[in-house]
Amino acid sequence: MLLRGPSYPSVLHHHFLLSRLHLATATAAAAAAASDAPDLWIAKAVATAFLLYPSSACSRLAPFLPALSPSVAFAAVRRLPTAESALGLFQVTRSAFGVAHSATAYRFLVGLLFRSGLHEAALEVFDQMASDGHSPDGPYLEFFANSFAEAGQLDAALKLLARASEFNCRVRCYTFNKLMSLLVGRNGAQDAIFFFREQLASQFFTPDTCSFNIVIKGLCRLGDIDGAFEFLKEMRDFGLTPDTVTHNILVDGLCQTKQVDRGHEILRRIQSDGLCVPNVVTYTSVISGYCKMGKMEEAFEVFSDMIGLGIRPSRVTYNVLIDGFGKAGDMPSAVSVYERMMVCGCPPDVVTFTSLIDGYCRSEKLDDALRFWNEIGQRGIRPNAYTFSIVISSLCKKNRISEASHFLKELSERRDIVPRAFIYNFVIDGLCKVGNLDEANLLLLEMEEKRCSPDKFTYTSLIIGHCMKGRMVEAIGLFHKMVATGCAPDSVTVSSLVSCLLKAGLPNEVNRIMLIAWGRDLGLDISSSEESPSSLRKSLDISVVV
DNA sequence: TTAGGGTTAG
Repeated sequence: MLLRGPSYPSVLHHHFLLSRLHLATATAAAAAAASDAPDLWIAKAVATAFLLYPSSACSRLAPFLPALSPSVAFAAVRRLPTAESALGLFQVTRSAFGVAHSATAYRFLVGLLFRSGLHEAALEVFDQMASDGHSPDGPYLEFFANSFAEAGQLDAALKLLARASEFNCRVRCYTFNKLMSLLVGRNGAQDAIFFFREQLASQFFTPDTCSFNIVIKGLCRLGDIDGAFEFLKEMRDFGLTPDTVTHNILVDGLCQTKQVDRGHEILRRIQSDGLCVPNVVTYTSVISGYCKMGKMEEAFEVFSDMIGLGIRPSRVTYNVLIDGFGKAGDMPSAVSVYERMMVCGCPPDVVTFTSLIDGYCRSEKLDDALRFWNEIGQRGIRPNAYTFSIVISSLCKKNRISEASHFLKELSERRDIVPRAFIYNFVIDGLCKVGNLDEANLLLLEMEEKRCSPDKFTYTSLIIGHCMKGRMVEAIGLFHKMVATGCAPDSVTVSSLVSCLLKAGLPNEVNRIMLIAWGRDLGLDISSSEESPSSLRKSLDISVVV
C-alpha cells in the first residue's frame, strides 16, 4: 500500500506544529504521571509526530513505545485528518512497534478508507484484519459487501460474500438474494447464475424460493427459457415449491420471447391445478404478450377471463390494453378501455396518456394526441421523456418542425429529465430536411452545452443537410468534428458524404475522407453495425440519392 | 431480496 505523507504546511505553520510537538512530548510524561487518563496526551503527541515527520516516523515515535498500547495507537489514528495518514500511522505502529490493533480499530480504519473512496486499501486492511485474528462475522461481512454494492461494485461485493466459508461465518440468504437481484438488473444475469451455482456447492449458503426466482428471472432475461425451466426442476429437487412469483417470471419469460400461447397454457394449468394461484400479474403478462403480437382479440379474451374469475385489473393491465389497441390502430377500443378504467376507479397515469398519445400519433391524428397532452396537464400529471419523445418524433414526421422545437425547448428546460441524443435527432433531422441549418447547428451547440453527446445519427443528419445546401466545407468540418470527438461514423455517414462530394466535384476530399474512414485511429464502427470492411466498401459503391 | 406497462433517428 502506498503510504503518502500529509501535504506540507507552510513554513510558519510547520514551526507552529513543531513547537506544539515539543510541548506535547515534554508534557506527556508529566501528564501521564499526574493524570489517571494520560492516553489522550500521548495519542495527541503520537499523531502530531507522525503528521510532522511521516518519512522518519519510526525514529520519531520510538520514545513513545513504552506507552504505545493498542488503545493509545487507535486514539492517535483517530486524530489524524485524512484516511491516508490514518492508514500510515496504523501500519507503522503495527509493523514497526508490534501494536496488536483491536477489531474495533480495524473496523474503524476499514470504514474510513472505504468512505474516502480508497476501496482497494480498505480491502487490504480487511484481509490484514482477518490474518491478525479478527475474522469478520456474518453481519460485518454482509455490511462490508453491501458497502461495495452501494458503491456500484457488485463484483467485489459478491466476491466478499463468497468468502463466508473462509471466515467460517454464515451470510443471510437475504443478502445473497439482494446482490444477485442487483446483478441481474444490471445485465449481469450470467455472472449471477455462475455465482449462484458456485455458492450452491458451498455449505454456507442455503437458497430459498426467492433466490431461485432471481436466477430464473436472470435466465429469462438472457432469453434462455429452457434453462429457466431446468432451474424450476432443480428448485423442486432442492425441496422448494415454486410460488406465484416463480410462475409469473416464467409466464412473462415465455411471453417476452413470443411464446405467448405456451405462457397462456401455463396460466390455464396453474389455474386448474390449484397448486399456485395466478394473480393479476400473471394475467397481465399474458395480455401484454398477446398485445405485443398484435393479437388483440386473444388479449381481450384473457382480460375477460380474468374479470370473470373476480381478479381486478390493475392500472398496468389497463395500460397494456390501451397501448396494444393504440399500436394496432384501434383507437376507439383504446379509448373505451381508458373510459372503463376511469369508471372502475383506476386513475390513469403518465403511461396511460403516453400510450394514448402514441396511438393517436400512429393513427396520424396528431391533433387528438395533442388534446390528450393538454389533458395530462389538467390532471396534474407531468409528461416524461417517453411522452416528449413520442410527440416530438411524430411532429417531425409530419414536418411540423417549429411545434416540435417548442416541445424540445420545454423538455430541455425540465431539470428532472436528462436530455438524450435521440430526441434532439428528430428535430435536427427535421430542420436539416427543411433546410434550416442554422437552427440545426444551434441545437448541436445546445446538446454540447447540456453534455448530451451527439451520436452518429446527429452528425449524419447534419452532414447530409449541409451537403444538400451546398455547404460542403461545413459538411466536411462536421465529419472531422465527429471523428475528433470519438463518435465513429458508419457506412451511412461515409457513403452519404462521399457521394455528395463526388457530385460536388471534390474527388480529393473523397480520398481524404476514405483514408480517415479506414484509418486505424478511427475505429470505424464496424462491430456495432455488424459491417465488415468489404460490406462497407460495397455499400459505398451505391450512391446515395441527394 | 423475487413477478406485469409507454420512446429510437441518419
